[in-house]
Amino acid sequence: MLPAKLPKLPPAMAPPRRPVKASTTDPTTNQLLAALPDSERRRWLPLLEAVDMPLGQVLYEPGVALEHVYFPATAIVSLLYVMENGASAEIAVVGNEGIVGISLFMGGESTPSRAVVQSAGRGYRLEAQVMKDEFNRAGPVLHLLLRYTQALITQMSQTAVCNRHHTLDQQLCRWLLLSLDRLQGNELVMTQELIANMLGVRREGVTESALKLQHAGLIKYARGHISVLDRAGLEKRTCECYAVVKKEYDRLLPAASPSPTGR
Amino acid sequence: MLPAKLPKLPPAMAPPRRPVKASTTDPTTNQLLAALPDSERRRWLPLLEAVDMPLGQVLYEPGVALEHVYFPATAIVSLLYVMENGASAEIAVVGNEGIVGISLFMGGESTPSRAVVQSAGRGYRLEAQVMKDEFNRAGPVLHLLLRYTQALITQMSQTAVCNRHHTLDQQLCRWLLLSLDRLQGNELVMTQELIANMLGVRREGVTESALKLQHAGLIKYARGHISVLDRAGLEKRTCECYAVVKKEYDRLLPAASPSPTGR
DNA sequence: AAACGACTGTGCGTTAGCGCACACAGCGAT
DNA sequence: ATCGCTGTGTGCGCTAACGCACAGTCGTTT
Repeated sequence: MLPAKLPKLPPAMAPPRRPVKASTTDPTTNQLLAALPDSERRRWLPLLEAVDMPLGQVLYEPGVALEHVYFPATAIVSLLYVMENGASAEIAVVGNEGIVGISLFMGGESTPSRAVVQSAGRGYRLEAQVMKDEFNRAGPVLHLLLRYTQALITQMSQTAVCNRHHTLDQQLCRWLLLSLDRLQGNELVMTQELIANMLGVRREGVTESALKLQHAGLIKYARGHISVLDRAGLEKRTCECYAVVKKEYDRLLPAASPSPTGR
Repeated sequence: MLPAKLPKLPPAMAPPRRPVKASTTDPTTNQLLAALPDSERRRWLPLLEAVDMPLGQVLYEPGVALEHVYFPATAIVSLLYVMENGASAEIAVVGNEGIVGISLFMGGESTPSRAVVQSAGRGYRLEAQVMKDEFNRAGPVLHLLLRYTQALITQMSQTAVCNRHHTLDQQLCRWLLLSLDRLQGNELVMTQELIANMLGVRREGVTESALKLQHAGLIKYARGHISVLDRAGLEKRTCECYAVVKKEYDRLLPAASPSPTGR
């Protein structure tokens, strides 16, 4: 909270630069791509580039114009703001239900926040100009992307509310659930240190809260691997924020709702 | 923070229903309207309805489809989320630089949040269907509104960050500055109770912080009237969040930046 | 002139989360 | 087999903000 403080972030997040080509997974693993009308999807397929998205990779930096938009397939991306003193806070999270780089079609080309791969995986990307051209056809793509953007706005708003009113315990549950919804399986590879950076809290605080969850038998973890044992239990402990966001994603993107586990 | 708690909100905010017709002020007091190309503005003028926006008026409720979008001229509107237990938090604020009701053209028709007039004044509104039709012409109006929306997103994101990391003192300064930018003059009509609801904190906390500012000679207030005496002083005390948001509005909406006082 | 209500000030004890310091455990590399 | 690093557990004093209770103060109403 003091101005002159130690940097909290990048403990070991040195980002490998250029994404590596990859070729497994199906583009329609991304629910936005899956929700495209056939004609659009056919046009897009040759333009999409499959990429690996390793942990810690930075997809865009504050104030820097985007070169691509990303459609995560199995990866998860955090939008986070890093303060002058190095402390950080997650604004929203994007997985296979969404797209990273909305400022491109919103018209700003950049944002004050940063996008970092929070959970390694694969995804697809589209060149900036191509994305803009597709968007400006003003057809179904535009409307789909704008609906997604509204869902994202809801998530951001709820993050603000949650940061204001809810306990770390509740927020951790919310965060785990949001991540879980964007993953296949029930294990996430994630150290408590990283979670702390996302939530904008102390690592020790996460340790404490996570211990409670573990003792309650809801999760199990060891050295950066967290298994969720009792999803319903997490939902019971979290605040209303999770449900609000989930419901809004389901409402706005019926075809593209996150979570393979479904509603 | 406990589930069963007393409602914090509506102390006396019972909203007068239908807005009253009014006829002073110029539509171009609203910077978005002012930024329209001539041809669009000429088309819009007969469609715009001037309305009074009294304190506490609710422009939309969570989950309810909008009937109009509003362009504040001299009023200020808060977008806020009210929790199940009655506690609340402001997500963003909209003044003469913006528009209330983005979910209409974003495609969701409603949001989980609520819009309340925070500072009485005048504004203009457009019928929902008209707004949608104009937006779907996919011309300059669309791009202008999307750029505004991105600015709004920045404000929401920064609210989340600010709620996480900054002290009440800093947040109060930020809030005063954001409000000031959206008003003419340097006085705002606003009780500490209301400010507390917006910031999602205790009224007593606001009293304390406001006292500090008053003792420092930055503001002066009495029974719901706050005069800002030293704007620069507030800027010195606030967190980086204010500047980040301001800069982003200026960047994205050069013609429609808030604050007659300028950048 | 009195009464009331809205607004602001103040003083508790309590608590969630912070910053710091350090101990320990598991895994990989030499 | 040992070193060393990364991750996790724990203790302790500190502070911002909370919830509650109540005392003034100013305007408006009757």
